Amino acid sequence: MSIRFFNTYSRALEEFQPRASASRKIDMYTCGPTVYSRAHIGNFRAYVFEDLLQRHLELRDYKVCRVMNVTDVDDKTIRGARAAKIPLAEFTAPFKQAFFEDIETLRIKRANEFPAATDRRYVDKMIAMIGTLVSRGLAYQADDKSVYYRINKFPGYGKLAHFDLTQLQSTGRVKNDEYDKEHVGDFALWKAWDEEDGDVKWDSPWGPGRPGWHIECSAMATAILGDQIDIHCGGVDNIFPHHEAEIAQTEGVTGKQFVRYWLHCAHLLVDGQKMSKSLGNFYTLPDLLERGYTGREIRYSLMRVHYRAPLNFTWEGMEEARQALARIDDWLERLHETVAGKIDPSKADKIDLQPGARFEEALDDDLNISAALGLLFESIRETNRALDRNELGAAAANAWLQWWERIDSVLVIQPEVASLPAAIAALAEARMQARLAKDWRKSDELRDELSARGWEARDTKDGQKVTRRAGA
RNA sequence: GGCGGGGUAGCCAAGUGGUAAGGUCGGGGUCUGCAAAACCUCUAUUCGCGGGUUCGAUUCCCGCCCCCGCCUCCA
Repeated sequence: MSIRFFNTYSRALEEFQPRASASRKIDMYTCGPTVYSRAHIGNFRAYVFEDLLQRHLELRDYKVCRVMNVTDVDDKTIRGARAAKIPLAEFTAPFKQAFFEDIETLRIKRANEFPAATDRRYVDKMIAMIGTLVSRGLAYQADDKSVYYRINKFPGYGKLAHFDLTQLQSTGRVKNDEYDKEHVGDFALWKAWDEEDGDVKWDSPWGPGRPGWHIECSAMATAILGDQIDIHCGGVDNIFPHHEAEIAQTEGVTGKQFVRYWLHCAHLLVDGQKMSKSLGNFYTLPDLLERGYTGREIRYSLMRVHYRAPLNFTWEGMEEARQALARIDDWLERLHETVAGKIDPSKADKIDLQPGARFEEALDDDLNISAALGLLFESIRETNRALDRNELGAAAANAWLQWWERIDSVLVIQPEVASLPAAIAALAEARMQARLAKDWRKSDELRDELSARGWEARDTKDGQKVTRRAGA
């Protein structure tokens, strides 16, 4: 069965056919963070989705080259640097670092490249592209010295967002003080320097200034990946104007189709509402870590809803994620013990219960993660039942663990192996002695003590098991 | 007003023209010194509402309602 994705451009489910079918190489560009503050969990929902996408394509033997830009110059970063009275680069550096820490916490695979908008190489490329657009009449310098894209000259403008240009209305979200533009929809390619920008400026044929936001992605994508790429991702709010502008800029320069598949991730809501600082429902990764949730628990909770459906973030949802992961952890532990022969080495496989390919087939279908996880949990119940009945032996358990390794290359929710600290091992040993002596009171006290230290003691028919408590 | 996404059990959520996966929570049971885990079992005669097509619709068509987003620099 083929891989299918919902392409924003066509608003239809399409069979995935990358350009280089023989080499199985895929070029993927994903819009990254603007480093003016710490990224919030809504941002990370998109990045986790992109990670899932990349990892699933790799599971399907594609070689993915992914680029994620870092926007380190724009109105907000400049404003922040001015407010802090420090140079722009000094202002953005800690947010860049925080971003990389956060993606590591969420087990997001690092992109091959993280180009920065202020990199001289890319600024030059942006200036070159703008020059081409101007020479072709697709852009013009206005009286305010800024250079704008002449959207009426690009026939395809509006096709991604499915907007009719005559219907564009101002929401007043952006201050509309650009009276020099020919059309309200014309967007800035090059922003002329003004006093507010301080020393943030580059020389250009149009005078000192800085690049517009949209051109940076066009320049960095084509500089690193070439004129055409297979997949471009982002949040739904990037469809317009950002990605629409990228198409106009890039295709205006190259004359070739820029992107084959546009994939956009729906928003994350918090308690049914848009996240905002004024509502007090604005969370960053450190906020959740402080509440005791782990990176993989957050990853799971951000991943478990299909990317095109809105995801409502709640603490109840975090608890659910924790419990679901604990179920997986216990299952893995059981399989490992079965493989190691700890439970009963004489056991043979009595039933034919083998993993299948349905998990990855579910992901082939526009990353249907809910269906895929449903299959995982069904498999867990079936294998647990067989283990309960002593019908599943080491060979089958091993096959299931290998299957797990395969699907976890996409999910990446494997528990960390926590070794038993000496003090915990001593408590566990003491409790085992108490149980042998049938000193239940002491045994229960020791269990409580272990629990208080974040460890859980469970008595099985094969003896006591001590594991790290969920979330601890 | 234009353009999208969504409305399935307490909560999260998959899905199909033929009668509702899975997770989580809660009740009961097996096991256990007690727990835990696991397993068994119960919890939507029903899929936002109203029509239509059909032998049959949650699934297709029409109309309506609600939520969320975008409509010029927010993932």
